[in-house]
Amino acid sequence: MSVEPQRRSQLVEATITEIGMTGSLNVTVGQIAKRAGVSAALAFHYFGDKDQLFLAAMRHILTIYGAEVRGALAAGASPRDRLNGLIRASFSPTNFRRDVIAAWLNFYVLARRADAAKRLLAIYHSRLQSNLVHDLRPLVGADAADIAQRIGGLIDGLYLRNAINPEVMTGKSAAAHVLAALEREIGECK
Amino acid sequence: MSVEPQRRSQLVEATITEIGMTGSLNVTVGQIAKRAGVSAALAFHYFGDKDQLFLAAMRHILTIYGAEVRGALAAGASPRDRLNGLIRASFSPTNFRRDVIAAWLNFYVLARRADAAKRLLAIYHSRLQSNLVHDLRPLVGADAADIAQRIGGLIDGLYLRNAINPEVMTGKSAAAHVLAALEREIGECK
DNA sequence: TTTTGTTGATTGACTAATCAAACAATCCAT
DNA sequence: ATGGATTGTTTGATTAGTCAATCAACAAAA
Repeated sequence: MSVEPQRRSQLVEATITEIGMTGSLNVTVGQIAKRAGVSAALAFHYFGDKDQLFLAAMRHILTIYGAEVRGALAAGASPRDRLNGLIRASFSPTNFRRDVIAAWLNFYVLARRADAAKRLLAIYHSRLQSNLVHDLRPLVGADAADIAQRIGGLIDGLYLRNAINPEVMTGKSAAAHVLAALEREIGECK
Repeated sequence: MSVEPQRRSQLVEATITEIGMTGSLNVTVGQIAKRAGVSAALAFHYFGDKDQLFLAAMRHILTIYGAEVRGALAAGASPRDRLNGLIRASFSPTNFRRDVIAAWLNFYVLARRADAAKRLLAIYHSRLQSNLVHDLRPLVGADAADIAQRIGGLIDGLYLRNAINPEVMTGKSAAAHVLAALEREIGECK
């Protein structure tokens, strides 16, 4: 009956919360550990250093996001349905929480320094791209890749806008905007 | 014959460069001052504290961006021309430099803590929005505001993508993508 | 007893901000 | 012109504080 997984999970959750509070990676391991109800030394014991703790937190966020997306894709019958589900999942309350978005924002910043973060981000990007392309191709053929770039970029951009102004750009309206853009992209406009 | 403006300018440039190097706000005033060829104390003397130095740097970036946009808008004859110019200006080499994008990224992060940064960012957002709406209205009428949200969001999103992967998403291709999205949005798709 | 889990104490490196003083250019009175 | 005061510019040294990371030691369970 090891407590290790529990402690790790506590620390990961605390990391996300703490980043959400300060809005930056400028949180001490001490603050995180305190929130998790353990000592700072334990965080180092389990994760080695601060960066790896952050990365574990992002992996956790990506895992949840990935599971939700897979669920939405599995539930959709047609390509249209699956795209719809994919977009809605991206903006679901779970992934669109204030602190999760703050973590994402700082993840992008970290990705410029830390290679491990860059790799993790690349995985997210290429998965999103291939998910989009997979269901766009039956609808638009060769344009799928380009359209996927734009839809993916729009998702990221609206995330960013929400991070700054959650009242103006809510999760609901962001999803509606992406769906509207998708409409325009796949509408047979000759 | 005061040298103050020159020193301020040196420090602002050095701030942008230094943030571009490390990719984060985690640069010491000492590093910035060293690059500017002055002492750290002088940076404090002129700017008060670190945040204000960074804000001065962002104001500088926004000023240049604003001037370029105004130029592009003035040069365009039709709404279509002006939108085209606005988008191209947003992705011009000046505004799409590696270190400038790094500054933007960290600006978004700072805006969650510092009110002054949040206000500055709000000014950028509302200017972009109103510029877009102004020239979209003649083309699409009541949809202008919504479309402007999407185009603005896409611009921000593609910025973000370039920050991570400048080879895949270049300034040129980002501008092309936004223009393509604009096409789809204003194309009379009946 | 051994293993596993946990911590308090400590350290060494680093940092924002301050301050008194040095330096340089300009001005004014003689 | 000349010397002394004035003002603006710049820095080295210092302060007061923070933080990541380590480690020896303690507690509990097996």
